[in-house]
Order: sequence, then C-alpha cells, then structure tokens
Amino acid sequence: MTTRARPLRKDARRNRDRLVESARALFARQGLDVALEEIARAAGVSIGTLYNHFPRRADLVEEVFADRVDTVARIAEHALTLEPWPGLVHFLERVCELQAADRGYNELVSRPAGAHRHGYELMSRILARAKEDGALRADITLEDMAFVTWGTSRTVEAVGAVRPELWRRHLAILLDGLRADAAHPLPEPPMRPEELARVLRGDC
Amino acid sequence: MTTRARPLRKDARRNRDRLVESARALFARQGLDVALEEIARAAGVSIGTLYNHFPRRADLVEEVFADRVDTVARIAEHALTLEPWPGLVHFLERVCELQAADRGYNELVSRPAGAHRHGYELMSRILARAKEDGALRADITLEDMAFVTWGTSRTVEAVGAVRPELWRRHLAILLDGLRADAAHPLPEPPMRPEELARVLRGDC
DNA sequence: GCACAACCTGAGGCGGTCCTCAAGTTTGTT
DNA sequence: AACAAACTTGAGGACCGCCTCAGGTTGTGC
Repeated sequence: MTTRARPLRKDARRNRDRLVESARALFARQGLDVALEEIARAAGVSIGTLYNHFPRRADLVEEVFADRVDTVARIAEHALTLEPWPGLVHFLERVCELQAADRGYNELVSRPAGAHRHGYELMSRILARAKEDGALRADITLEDMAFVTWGTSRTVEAVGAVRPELWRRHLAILLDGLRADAAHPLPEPPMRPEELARVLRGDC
Repeated sequence: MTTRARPLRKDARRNRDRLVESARALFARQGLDVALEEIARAAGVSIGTLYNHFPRRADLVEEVFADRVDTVARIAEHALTLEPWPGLVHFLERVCELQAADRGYNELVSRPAGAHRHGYELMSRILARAKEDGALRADITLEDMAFVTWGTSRTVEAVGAVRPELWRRHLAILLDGLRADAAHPLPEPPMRPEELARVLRGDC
C-alpha cells in the first residue's frame, strides 16, 4: 500500500490526482506508451512534477490500474452467484469487456512484463465449480486462462476500430473449446504456476 | 513483381542480398522494429545504401517475407492430401510453427497494418473439406481463421522464452472449439471479407 | 583504359522521448 | 508575518532512430 508517513500538501495532492486522471484517459485511448510529457501537459502540470510523484512509468501505471483488482474481484464474486458454466462465461466476458474498453488495460494484462493477474483464488473457485458440474473439461487449469486473455487481447486490439464487439465471437469459439463435451487430449502439459509467473515477469 | 528494366550492378546486387539476409536474421530475432541502422551495420553496408534499395521499411519487410507466401501455399497443398480434419489441424499447426520460429513473421501476420494473408483459395478448400466431412462446425468462415492467428500470436510471443512449444496447448483448445461436436451458437456475425480487409489494412 | 552512369558513404539535421536539477513558488507552522 | 520545508518549474543535456544529400568510389560498355 502507498500509505505515506506525511500527508501530501494540498497542491501536491491536487496535482497528483490530476496526473492520475489524465494518465487514465490517455492510457485508455492510446495505450501504455503515451509520452509522459503528454500526460503532464494534459494534467496542466510540468514534466518535473510528474517525475516527482512517479519516478518510474511503472509507478504511474500501477496507480492508474489499481482499481482493476477490485473490479475483477467483484466480477468474480458475482460470477459465483450464477450457475457454474454461465458463471465462468460471464466472468470471462466481463474481463474481456474491460480489455476492450481500455487499450492500456488490454496491454497491461496481455503483455508479459509488468502484468499481474487478479483474483487467483476466486478464479480457481469459478473453474472448480464448472468442472464439478461437468461442463468444463477436466484437463484445464487455472493457468490455461491466460490463453483466453492473451488470445482475445490481440483480437480486441485488431478489430477495435472496425467492429468493437467482434471479440465475442472469438471468445465464444474459445469457450466451446473449453467445454467438456468437446474435449480431446491436449498436447503439452499445462503451465506450472511458476512458469506462468516467469512469463508474466517477462523473464528472458 | 520486382522485375527491373536493368539488372543491378554486381556490387549493388551483392549489397542488396546482404541487406535482405541481415534483415531476415534480425527481424526473426528482434521483431519488425529493429533499427534500420543495425540492419545496415550487420550487412556491412552504410545506411544510405539501405535507403537506396529500400526507401521505406515496408519495402524491406516485403522482400524479406516474400517467400512465406509460397511456404504457406505448400503447407496448404500438403494439408489437402491428408484427411479433412487432420489436414486442417496440420495446416494451422504448421502456420503457427512459422510464427513461433520468427518473431518478425509473427508480428507481420498478427499486426493489423501491413499484413497480408496468404493462400486464401487453398485455405477455403481446407475449410470446405473439413465442413463436408462433418468435423468442422458449419458456422465457421474463412475470416474466423484470423482469430487463430491473432490468438496464438500473442501466446507465442509471451511464452517463447519460457516454454516455446506451449502455444500448441492454446491451439489445441481453440481447435476443440472449432469442432462440430462442440458447436454452440456464436454471437456476432462473422467478419465480412471487406471487414477483415479493413482490419488488416489497419483502418481507423 | 576512358568516361559516364550507377552506386556507396556517413556526417549531420530533424524530431521525438526521457530524465535532471538549480532556481523559483506555494503551503503549513509558529 | 516570517520562515522552513515541501513542492513546482522548464530549459536543457543525453539518447535514439529516421532520413538526406553532396561528394567520393566502383563497375560497365565502348
């Protein structure tokens, strides 16, 4: 957590908030690689001030997308109130909607390096329920869900300008591939949790 | 075609070949955004010479990946000699292998803008056969194959450093989603050919 | 072996982003 | 009101990749 020893001076607080707000808007529209100077300009603040508050770009990114952790958790909790399979579908659809609505978030979750996946425990439960129900194939693991994120992320970004909702078709095909009644043996063992971690850290 | 009125002078020919060769290697390892100066250096040639032969980066990219058109066509032809469903599987696996083996090619086929998809007619035949056979679901179109490319492309690039073959698992799940026995109604109508063209052109 | 066209060279200008820091301004405190 | 600490400012240096062009070099045809 970013609890500070001293509270910020009120002008500093204001500037910081403006920076986060501008960054949020620009990340959403233009992705995570916007020029920092542009963010500062949009916030009506100098580039030096931006660096005062966020020495590294990653600090700003983290601040901007901190709320997404809660959002995903809430989605997951709601999914758990539905029937097992529809719950899984709902969860994945809502997460993809987040990706489709925010280019920066889409890059964040799909780009190895700097990504952190949310709501592990909740997602595990969603999967476990769907498996017990017999709807989700048994050979799918939590780590396989990364394929859904990565797969749709490219589609979302590709078709965004032409037909923004088209990723739903891609996801639907993928979902049919997750159903127990379609299951054919999978090649390659699933990612071990530690392997996924390395991927997300962007190890080389 | 790049048939020239005059044949190149022999030193020019040599330099051009070296440039293409160096570019091929660097694109494969580092992606399409390598510095042009680095390519020139690797070719033992000045940056000016690179610009003489390839005024725009796209010219160089096109030259480097020209052979892929034939490669994909050959894969498709071979796929047509197999049983319908295994033929489709084989085709998609081989194309993904190309993506996995060459970062530049992976970016080229998956990145809207500058991409051109190969062997349309052949791929159509592969799909048609698999549908007639009853293995491939009937509501899948040629344009849906873009989802396979886009989907696996991100996975390929994400897991390349950790477990290069892991995309096979992603592809297998996707393939199970393409099977007729798994088919559930799809949301969103398929891309119209013209929509796919716009996506690949990178329209905004 | 001469002359001209074809080709090569690379220093340097341009535009862009990152990041720093010394000097100036604002805020909270006494 | 006055002071110290907190904060802001923005010009400017460093780096990078793109691209040009005037001048030098090499190959080819006669």
